[in-house]
Amino acid sequence: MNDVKARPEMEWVKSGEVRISDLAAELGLTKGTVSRALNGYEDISKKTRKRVMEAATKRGYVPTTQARRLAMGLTETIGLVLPPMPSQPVNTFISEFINSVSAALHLHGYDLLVHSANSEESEVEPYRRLVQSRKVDGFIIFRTHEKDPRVNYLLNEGFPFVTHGRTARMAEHDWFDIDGEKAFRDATSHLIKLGHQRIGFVGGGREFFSAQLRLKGFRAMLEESCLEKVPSLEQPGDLTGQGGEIAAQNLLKQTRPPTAILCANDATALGVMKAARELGFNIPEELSVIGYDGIALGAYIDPPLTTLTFSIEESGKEMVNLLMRRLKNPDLPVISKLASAILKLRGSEGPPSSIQNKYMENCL
Amino acid sequence: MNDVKARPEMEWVKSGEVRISDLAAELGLTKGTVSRALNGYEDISKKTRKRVMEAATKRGYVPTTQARRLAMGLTETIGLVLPPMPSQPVNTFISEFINSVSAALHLHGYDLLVHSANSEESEVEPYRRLVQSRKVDGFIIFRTHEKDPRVNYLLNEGFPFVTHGRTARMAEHDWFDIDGEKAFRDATSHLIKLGHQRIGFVGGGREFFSAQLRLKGFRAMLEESCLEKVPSLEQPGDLTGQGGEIAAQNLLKQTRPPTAILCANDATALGVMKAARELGFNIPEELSVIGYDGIALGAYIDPPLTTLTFSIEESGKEMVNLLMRRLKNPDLPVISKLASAILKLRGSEGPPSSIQNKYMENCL
DNA sequence: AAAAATACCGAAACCGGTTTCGAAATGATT
DNA sequence: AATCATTTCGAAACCGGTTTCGGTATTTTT
Repeated sequence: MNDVKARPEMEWVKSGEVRISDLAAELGLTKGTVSRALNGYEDISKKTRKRVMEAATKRGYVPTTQARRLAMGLTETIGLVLPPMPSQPVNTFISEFINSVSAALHLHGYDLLVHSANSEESEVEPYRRLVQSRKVDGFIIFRTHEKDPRVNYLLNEGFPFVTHGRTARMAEHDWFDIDGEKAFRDATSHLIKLGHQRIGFVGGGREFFSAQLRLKGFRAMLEESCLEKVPSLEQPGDLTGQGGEIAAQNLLKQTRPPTAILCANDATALGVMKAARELGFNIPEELSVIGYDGIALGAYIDPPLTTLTFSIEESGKEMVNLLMRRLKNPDLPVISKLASAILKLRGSEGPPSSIQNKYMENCL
Repeated sequence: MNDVKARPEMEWVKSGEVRISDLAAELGLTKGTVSRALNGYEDISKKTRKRVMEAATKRGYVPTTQARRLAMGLTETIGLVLPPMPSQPVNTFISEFINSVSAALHLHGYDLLVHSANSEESEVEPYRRLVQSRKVDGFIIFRTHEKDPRVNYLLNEGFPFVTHGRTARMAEHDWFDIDGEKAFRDATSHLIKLGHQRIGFVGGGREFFSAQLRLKGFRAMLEESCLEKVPSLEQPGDLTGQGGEIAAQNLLKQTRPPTAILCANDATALGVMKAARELGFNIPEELSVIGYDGIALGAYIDPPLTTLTFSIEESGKEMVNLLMRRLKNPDLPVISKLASAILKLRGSEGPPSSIQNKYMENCL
């Protein structure tokens, strides 16, 4: 019951029944004047402004959004199109991201329009519709592909947007990203320092740019450490638990299975762990597993999943900042921001049971 | 690159540069006529309608949403306010729910406005703002409380909404819910039939009505089976993993610990399993655990988590249906829909190690 | 005190659609 | 052929704001 009658003196005010013309009539002014008074124009005397503001709060006047937006020619709304969901979504990234983006937008007076993608139609179709019907002023895009049709469309259209993740055309648009390459260098390095020499890698879908960068980081660190690159130790995945299971089977059934597996995300890592259990590998004694995403659940499984984690809240805020800047001035040069993931050790990794070779700091 | 140039003949069309007045001028008609032609009014000849429609598609005309909405006096937008997020969100319900609601709304030509709640301000404040600024035509509310201030506010305001979950005033508003009472009766019954006699229960926050109903179902089945109700076996929780850990410690450190624990949700169950492991209880041999939510991750842990699951997609669809009906005719009697959860056996439950008493079908 | 500058507000156009009303054109009726 | 009914469209109001422009009233300047 709290709050409903928080303003007893306003009980008679049915929300939104007061229009600016009502206010104007009541005050003996024109609606233009009232509007300017409310919006802080300088050509309104302090006295009338005070009268207007008081009447406005007293009557509970709140401008009708649709009318304001039509008059001002903007929607004050940002679009977010959800990618088609996997049937078994495993991480909470999306809801956290939506939450933080929405909160950040609100500080700027913007609303968030969430649209779901219909998997039957083309990926850009939702964007096209939202642009054409002028429902949004800009977009927030995530899970970018290297060649991203959404990015192509919006760039072509000259429509404002920011991506979470890089693309082949990242020089032409604002973006925010986590440095997945560095993250996987770090994780790989950590495993090598623990003594691992045969390290498996389960990637994400080839279509995601980020997955490629993670693989790149993995390879770079292998090379830097003079470990030979074994093609059979690099398995494709699809960012799902099931993909992880399959990949792990391919890895662990080899005659010389890896002693550690690096996974493109936590869902994959969970699938890997499940397959490993079923094949009789003890984690972390016989197999180290590291994921990426930092899902909270990872802390509750046995052993707790070591993972690369980053702040989703920060991601949301930064992206909104980039987008707001762009909306205020479309002609500014493109900028980007690269944040880093940190390796959160929780227990699913350790030294290999049989240390095959001592790790050597300087190879050759 | 696909799709961007999917309509080569329209390349010159910059999205949304065609207004209805342009179209009217081009056709030698007034914008009123064009509008009626496009909207299927009967007082337009087939010939002109055809001309108008062709010109519209040719020029890529799409009405400006804001203008249409202002003229028609509706927003075609539904609001969804995210509850304050736990610091460690564990389930994907929200993103799946948003996805399905958004998709369902889209079929009706409605948009979804997602707003995040600021934990510092009152729970109803976001709703009040959205109502007053007329940004939405209705709300979708979830995670209801028994005495829900949001529901009170909207009922008082006469503003359309549907809830996911019941409230004390459920006779006055449309709602959709999962029959948590029955679900927990089923789960409890399942455990009793397996031979369990001491069953623990870890609840959700007292503020959530659903948590109370789940507890009710648990108690009802105990009573029906003539098992005594042991207060110390009912522990409060908070729907988080951490809450589950604490509750499990309270349960398992008792002199006669339960042989099974029923949890208000999966996150809690994971916490319970973690605590049980740490206290040396084998699952399911020495302790059965059952959760609620059906999170995908549950299938990947060891042992896989038995849980009560339901279709989030169906929930979203049903709620949208209820809300659309309400919007079309505000005076219809309130209706509700109760769906059921099903017990998904995955392996975290089994017969107790020492069967204390044979289960008896008819008690006394 | 007259002229010029300034402060303040009204009038009206505008944003881009929808919808009502009435009139002209067409067709049907007798 | 005159009358009435229909079909079809134009004109204009309207939704609820914002913003430009110009005209008084008031001050300031000389």
